[in-house]
Order: sequence, then structure tokens, then C-alpha cells
Amino acid sequence: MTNRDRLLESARVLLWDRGYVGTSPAAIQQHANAGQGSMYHHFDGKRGLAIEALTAATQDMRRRAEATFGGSAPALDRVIAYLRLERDALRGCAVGRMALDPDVVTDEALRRPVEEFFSWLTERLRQLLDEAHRSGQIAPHLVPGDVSAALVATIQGSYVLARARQDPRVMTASIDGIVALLTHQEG
Amino acid sequence: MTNRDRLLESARVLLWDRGYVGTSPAAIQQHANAGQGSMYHHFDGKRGLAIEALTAATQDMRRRAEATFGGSAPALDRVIAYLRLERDALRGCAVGRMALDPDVVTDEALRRPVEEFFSWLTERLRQLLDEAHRSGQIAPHLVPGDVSAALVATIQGSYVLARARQDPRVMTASIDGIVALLTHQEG
DNA sequence: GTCTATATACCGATAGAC
DNA sequence: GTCTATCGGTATATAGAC
Repeated sequence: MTNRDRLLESARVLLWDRGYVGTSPAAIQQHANAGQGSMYHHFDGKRGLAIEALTAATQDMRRRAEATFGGSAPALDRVIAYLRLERDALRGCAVGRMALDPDVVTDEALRRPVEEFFSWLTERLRQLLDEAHRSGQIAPHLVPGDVSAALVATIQGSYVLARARQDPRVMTASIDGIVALLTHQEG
Repeated sequence: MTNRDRLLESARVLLWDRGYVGTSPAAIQQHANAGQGSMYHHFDGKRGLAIEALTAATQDMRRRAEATFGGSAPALDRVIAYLRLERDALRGCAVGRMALDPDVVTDEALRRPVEEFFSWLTERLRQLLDEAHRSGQIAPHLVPGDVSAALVATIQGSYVLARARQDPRVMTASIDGIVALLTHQEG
């Protein structure tokens, strides 16, 4: 693994755990076992490195989701499979945490990968819910676009609650709750 | 308003907007129009001030929620009224943002008000859902404890999504989605 | 490509005068 | 109670040797 790769990977880990404001170039260099010069040679400062690291992270998460969305199971089953993916509740979401960082939200280039990931995810779920809607798997009065937003929000909020209470079971409960609301619409 | 009060209020605003890691004592002093000496006279450093400010913030939010939970309307209507309270989607939740801050989560005293607020809120909603459950306002297969966690998570996640996309309508959509899932369980 | 040295600013806190 | 002065440490980046 090259110095450049290790710097990218370290940035990713530290951004995940401490956010953008809470991550210093020195910390990244230490974690990657690289010097100042190396980092500033390969990247355009903390910001440039963060943009690259964040973009890579969202692409990976997208691939993981895509793997769950594909397949031949009924649409609603695939939605539920995504909701039930294993997640590290106490660590939080690498993408979602960026959305609450003041320096990320006010920087277009830094925010772009975050925005694009959530836009894509919500739209993808909406398509599946639309299919479930047409085939009668979910109640007629449900608006797929609204429900897909609610599902993504529930996942993101579960991370917040689990961390606030330092108890991963809160995430399990939230997901169980939303899955129950989504299924057996006819009682 | 005394210097002490202004320092508390300023801390509250800045913690809300920039989080704990992103808020410096100097910034608080400037915002409050107070000097270094004044701040360190009244409070036990940044941490002590943050604990007080955060505790005050959660108490206010609790009062606001309590006002919505009371009344004589059917339980489910009160739950929905809380979900539909006006919120500043792009600013985020003053309590929720703390849960993603690394220095808050690892500090028992700083995390306590955050944990207590969410524990209280989830339990309060669970009680109302329990009532709605007994009176047949929500489907029998729903577990009040799970649904209440999902509702709080949806609100918190809506803030994340709205900020990520810099569009307050995402919060509206999420709330509409969860309300739709919660109502008309019989189609 | 990587290193060390250096620069300017800010961090969080303390000291002591008034 | 409030002020200014000061502290040791870190944040982010640049310079220039190798």
C-alpha cells in the first residue's frame, strides 16, 4: 500500500470517527505513518484530502446498497433487506455525520458527495417502493417519495439515538418499528 | 441580562450551530460581549459552561414537547401533533447534533443531558402510543416501544437529510411519510 | 516523494491588577 | 466581577534540503 493510499484510508477513518472539524492533518499523518511533506505532496491540504476520502467512502456505501437492491425478490423485501443490513450503531454513519458538520455543509465541494449519496439512496428506495405500491405490497395511500425519505431518515436518526444513549439496541428497536409500520398495512 | 446569562445563551447558540468541538471559548466570549476573565469566573471552563448550556437547552425542549403531549385529544393525535411541530430543518437539532460529537459522547457529564432528553422523549411517546394501541388507534401488531424509537429517529434523521441536501422540504417529506405510515393502518 | 524546519494563527486556561 | 497579559500546546500550511 502506498503512502497516498494509506493517507486516504486514514482520512476516511478519522473523518468517520471525529468529523471534519475534529480531524487534524497531523492526526491523519500519524495514523497513516506518513510525514507532513508526503501528505501535502499528494493532496491539496486537509480539504482536498477530505473531498477525495469522502467521495471514495460514498462510492463504497453505494456499492453495498446496490448489492442489496438488486436481485429478484419482491420490491418490498429488498427495501426491508436494506433496512436490516448490519450497521455499527455506536460508531455512526460515515456520510451522515458529515451533514451535521458546520464546515462541511457550508462548503459546496465537501458537501457534494454527501448530498449525492443521500439523493441517490432516497431515489433508489423510492423506485422500489413505487414497485411495491403498484403490486399492492404497500397501502395505496402511501406516497413512495415520502416513505423513502422517512426510511432513510429513520436509519440516520437511529445512529443519533444509539450514540446519545450509548446503546446499540436503540437502533434495533427503531428499525423494528419502521419495518412493522411498513408491513402488514392491512393489520 | 447579566454577563453570566449572556455567556450561557451564547454557548447555547454556538453549540447548536457548530457543535462542541467546533466551538471555542473565545467565540463564546465575543458573541456574549464578555471577556476571558468573566467567563472563567462564572464557569468551570468550556466544558462546565457547555454542560450548563446543554442542560438548559434540553429542559426547554422538554417543556415544548410536554405542551404538545398534554391536552385531551386522542393519544395518536397528540403524537402526530408533536411530529408536525415546526422545526428549523437546516439548522438541525440542538440536542441531536451533540450525539455525533466525539468529545461529547465520550464525556459522561456532557452526554448525560443528551441521553436523558432522548430517553424521556422516547418513553413519553411510547406511553401515548400505548394508549393509542389500547384504544385501537394503531394496528395491533405494532410494538409501542419500537414505534416510538422509530418516530424520534425519523425526526432526527430528517435534520441530517435536510442539511445534507440543503433543502428543508426533505424534512417535510420524511414527516409526511412517517405520519402516513402511522395512520390509516387499515388502508 | 519524503523529510525537517519554520511560520502564523488559534486553542483552552491561568495570573494578577483593578 | 471584569480586564489584560501571558502561557504551552496545537492547527494548517509552506520552504527547502535530500
